[in-house]
Amino acid sequence: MTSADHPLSALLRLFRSTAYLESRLSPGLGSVHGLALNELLFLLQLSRAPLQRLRRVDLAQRLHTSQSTITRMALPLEKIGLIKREADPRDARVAYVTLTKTGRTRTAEAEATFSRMAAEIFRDRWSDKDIAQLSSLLGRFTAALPGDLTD
Amino acid sequence: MTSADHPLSALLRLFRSTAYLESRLSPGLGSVHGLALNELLFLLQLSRAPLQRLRRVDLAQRLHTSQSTITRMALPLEKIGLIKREADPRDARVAYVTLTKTGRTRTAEAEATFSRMAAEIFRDRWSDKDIAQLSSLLGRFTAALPGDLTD
DNA sequence: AGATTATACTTGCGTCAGGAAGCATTTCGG
DNA sequence: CCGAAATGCTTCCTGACGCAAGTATAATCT
Repeated sequence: MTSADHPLSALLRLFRSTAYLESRLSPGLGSVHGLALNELLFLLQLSRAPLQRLRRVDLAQRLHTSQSTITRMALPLEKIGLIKREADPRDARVAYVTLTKTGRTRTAEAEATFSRMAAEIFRDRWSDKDIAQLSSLLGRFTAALPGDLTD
Repeated sequence: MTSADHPLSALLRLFRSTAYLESRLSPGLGSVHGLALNELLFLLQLSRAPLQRLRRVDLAQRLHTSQSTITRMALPLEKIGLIKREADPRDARVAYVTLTKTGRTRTAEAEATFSRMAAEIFRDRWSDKDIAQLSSLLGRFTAALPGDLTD
């Protein structure tokens, strides 16, 4: 209602920026490595995980999505050999999602192109300090949660 | 690859924050006013427009979505009387989406609760300056595009 | 130990989203 | 002017997602 409602405007701009950046990045990413943005985020979570593997529940939590989505997303990725299914010897309920060797290289390649695209996004009008500050501020939202993807 | 790849980490955190915040805000918003987050953004665009009305193409562009999505989203909103369809006397192709009187009040109410929820998000660990800075930085992404929703 | 509860995952179903094609209208080029 | 291209919108088709229910295994309670 009042002007300078910063919490509101920050959130509105956050959603707007995301919609904008997704529409801008998705096509390029998909065409280069055959991966959707969500799939790359999926794989990046694995690549950051201790043994390049995670339980499906944890993956769901880190990606802020549902378990069923994880199940469905894993299917094609397993079919093309980027991930594989692994059992837990101590608990027969869990089915780890594990990055394969091919998966590791493909993820690294896709991450590299994504990083280039990211740099391109910021190329104009952004100083290194601005970018670092933005990253730092955004990091606060999920600081307490596992799965931050920063190196 | 290298550490402190700020463009990359800024974008990753942006997507992650959005996923987190959507999952946190959507249920509450929907239960209070019966509007999904996307629908509120839809209505807010109209409330900020010159005559509380926009062409469907422009709405699609501002929301970074497709025209078909606008068509589909407009149906239920029109059915419950928040928006209405208006013709352009000079161009028979366009069908304006216009906010009704009920739509204006409902939008204002939903915006108020959304603003409260936004404030709640930032309540801990965020100074006013931090929030303003985040908002300002995010504003850069879409600064050149029409449809910024800041008052 | 046996029964209840909790956890991990999958499947079925309904909803929502985008791309391509289709239709109507306007604009452009000669 | 008249045909061709462009624009605005809708419809059809398909894919992605979440929720609730179902199954299997593990943990807990008495």
